[in-house]
Amino acid sequence: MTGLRERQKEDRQTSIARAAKIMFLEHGFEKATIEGIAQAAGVSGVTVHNYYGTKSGILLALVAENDRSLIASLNKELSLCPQEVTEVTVRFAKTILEHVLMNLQKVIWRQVIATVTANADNSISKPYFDLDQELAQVLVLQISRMQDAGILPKSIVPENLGAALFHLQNARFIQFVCSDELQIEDVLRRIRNDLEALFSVQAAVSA
Amino acid sequence: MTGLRERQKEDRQTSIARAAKIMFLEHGFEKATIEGIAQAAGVSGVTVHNYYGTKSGILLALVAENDRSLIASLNKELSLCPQEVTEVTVRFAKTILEHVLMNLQKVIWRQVIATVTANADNSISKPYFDLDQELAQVLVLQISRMQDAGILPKSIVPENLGAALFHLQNARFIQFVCSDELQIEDVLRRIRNDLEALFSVQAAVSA
DNA sequence: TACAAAATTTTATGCAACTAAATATTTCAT
DNA sequence: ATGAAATATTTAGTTGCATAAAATTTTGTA
Repeated sequence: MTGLRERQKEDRQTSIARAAKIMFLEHGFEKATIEGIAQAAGVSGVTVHNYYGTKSGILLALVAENDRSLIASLNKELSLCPQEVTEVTVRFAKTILEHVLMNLQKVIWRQVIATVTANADNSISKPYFDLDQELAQVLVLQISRMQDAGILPKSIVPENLGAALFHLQNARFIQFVCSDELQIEDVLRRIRNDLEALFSVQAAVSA
Repeated sequence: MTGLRERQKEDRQTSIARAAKIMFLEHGFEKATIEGIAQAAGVSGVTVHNYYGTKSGILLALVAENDRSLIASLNKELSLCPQEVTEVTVRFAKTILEHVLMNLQKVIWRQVIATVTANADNSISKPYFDLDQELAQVLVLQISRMQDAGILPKSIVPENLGAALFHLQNARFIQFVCSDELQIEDVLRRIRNDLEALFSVQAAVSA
């Protein structure tokens, strides 16, 4: 089943993706034209359309490519240290932030978030939301482990705490991407502050 | 200083905004054309450009219009009940969610978030980020009050807890806007779960 | 009242994403 | 090996956002 056609198709697909990534990094998302990408990849503009649908589609495809490796990095990084909630969350965030900057610039990531949001109902965004789901699940798993290790009370529902931590981290991630000045360390410090403040509320609730 | 020209300018501006809102609500953001809006407002397409710059600009202008009233609603709603952190946050979220749905549909709000994110470095988005800042400040103020009332320990930095709660709420807000199914009550329930889980971590941290 | 300056609206045009019809290539059955 | 079916690519065309140059209108002053 690996005929000439299939191989050519795959070749084209990767060469388009490669050309697109270079174009996006070099000229930015908006300035980059489909025609330019097509030319760099040695195909016609319509061919690009046929493969990826829209300009945003190309971008999301680039992102999706690296999803698997991110999940792998996270599990590897977190499996080592079933320590404390704050530390786990910070490491979680750090891994994501570094992974993100390694592949694309902030400006491009803004376009990714924008596209996903604008097409939230469209199937084009599904992989991205699925990834979020999986990422949150990584935290849930860690929390369960910490409960087993007696670090966290069993009364906590792992799914709830995992979701809460993930969303907080995600909010800070978006803030990071949207600001040219913010550095990774700044974000991590803020997450620490967030958690420290939240965890200190306890006294009042028990009253 | 209130010459004919200025009055006409204002008239045009409001009639364009009015026409745009109707168009967006009726046909959605992408389907609505600047030319169509211009026609409905009785002006030329370029006039719309001259007033609002871009299509996204019109949308953000519509949103900005309602900012003041939101802040007012929030302060009114929250000044009544300096009660408990969870309840304050939930009321905060509820007020925002209701306000948001009152003005535009979810689909349109997705475009708002997308535009703001994509143009985060551009001045076009500044009012939106400023609003976020102000909203967080509302929470900070409430937290200070709760500290004064002895409901919250003085050891907490109000800015930190306020920022954390705001970001959590904001993450859930975005999730709400991005999902056609989610209802306001669903979101509020989730925020309650988030906070309950987070506040229960305390035991481990103090160890 | 008329005229020059300032500001604003419109006519005309460019540019890029996306679509549809047509052309070319590969595959598979006989 | 050959021709028909399936699939892919390209040429040609449409639409709509955005801009630059031209025409119109208002303002303030003599």
